[in-house]
Amino acid sequence: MLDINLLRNDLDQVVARLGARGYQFDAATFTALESERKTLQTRTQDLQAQRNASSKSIGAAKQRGEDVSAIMAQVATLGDELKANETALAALQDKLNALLLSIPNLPHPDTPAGKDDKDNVEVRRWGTPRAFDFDAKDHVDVGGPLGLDFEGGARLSGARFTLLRGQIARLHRALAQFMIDTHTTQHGYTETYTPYIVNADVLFGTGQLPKFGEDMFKVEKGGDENSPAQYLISTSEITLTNTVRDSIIKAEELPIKLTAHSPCFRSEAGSYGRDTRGMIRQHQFDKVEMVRIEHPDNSYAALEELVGHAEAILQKLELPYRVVNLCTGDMGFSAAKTYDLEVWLPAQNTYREISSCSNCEAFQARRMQARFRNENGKPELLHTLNGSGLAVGRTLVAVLENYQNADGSVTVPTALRPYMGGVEKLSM
RNA sequence: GGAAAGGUGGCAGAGUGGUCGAAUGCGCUGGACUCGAAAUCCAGUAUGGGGCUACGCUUCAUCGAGGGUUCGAAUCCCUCCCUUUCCGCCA
Repeated sequence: MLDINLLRNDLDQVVARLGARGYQFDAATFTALESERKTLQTRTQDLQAQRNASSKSIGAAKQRGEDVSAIMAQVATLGDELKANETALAALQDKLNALLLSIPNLPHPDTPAGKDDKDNVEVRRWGTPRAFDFDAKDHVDVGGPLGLDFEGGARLSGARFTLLRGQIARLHRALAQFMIDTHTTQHGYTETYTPYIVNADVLFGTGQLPKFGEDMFKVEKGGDENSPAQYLISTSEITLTNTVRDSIIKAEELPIKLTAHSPCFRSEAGSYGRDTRGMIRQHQFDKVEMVRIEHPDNSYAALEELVGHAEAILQKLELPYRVVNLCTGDMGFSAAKTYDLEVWLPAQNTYREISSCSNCEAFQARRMQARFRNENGKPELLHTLNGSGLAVGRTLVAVLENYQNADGSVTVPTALRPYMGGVEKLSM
């Protein structure tokens, strides 16, 4: 959520910056609602003040044993207008709030202007894609004989679900363990285990609601027709970031650095036909997530550090990748600045997204009322950051493709061997 | 699943229709005393909004959440959520 005062005082600038990310903000509607709000609120509060004052004097008079019928009659005339005003004001504020909640974050000045992923700017590359002396297969063909079972997943749950068996399942688990251990022991993050089902207001906090409900899986509690809607998390960014909702953190407790390994559930509405082959795009996938709760002065330094922590995983796995700075048009709703990490996939002969690291500045914090006490003792909004470190399913894909051998076996990256009981190679 | 008790400021804990945003204690901040500290004393100490002739004045809301009764609700009524204890069940 944007600061409403910024909209009040500098509307033109907001419209321009939102336009840069392809969002047409209806300034006229906002201005009209805002001026109506001001009139209504002033009048309502005025009436409330009158009522409060009268009620107080009724109490005082009664205690003195005086007759109160005159004041009572006077207050009675307020009632209808007050009630009408209160109702109208509440409706208007709901409207304004809904409008405010639907506006994406303002892009940071460093964010390159652009329309879609073609306008993203490459920042750096690491590693050299391996030269194969045989025809490199994709992960579906490499993994199939080793325990990657798409038919099995589909039989249980439909398209975009995968069943892992045997050594592939173990490799998948090894990857997650390796990632989370690296972040906790080398990067200073606190391991966290969170719920996978959350209440709607939590999703408002991180920005999935109200606009992106169709991307989520909704769940129902059995035996309770009237239970409020709950959702499966689409990333543990949701739960990790919301750990500080409705709170005021002591400045000396910052930064808070959290990591979690969790499944992520995404409906993938609107991506019909995209990445249908293999496990690139799944309804359920595992991810190790990093979240940082930061002092505003430090959040951009923290973003660079966070990207480095995600890169460290790829480097230890010796997987070639590049870092791109997302353009305004390609960034997520809550982000002010985002770096994507893209890993080399030989079969596709291209780099594919495997991590996304964003600084949301105060955008989520304002929605969550997540604050810290600043130098003047006043509550101030925190900055929140999140980054994948990494998407486990896609990392598995990258390992299978980059480490495949001509005989159909797959070499286990050195860093993973301690998590694989010393196994050096997956083979039939 | 059965039974009971609760949810009030950073914490503990009063308050059961009126001057209560809320006693008191602890904590915290500033000051006094002191060579310094402790003790003691004095003062201050919630959050989110709004208005303005704006570093201050003023106003509204908030006592788990949402409704309701009333001129007036922390206090009464309804619904929901959560916590604790006992029994049962369960991983």
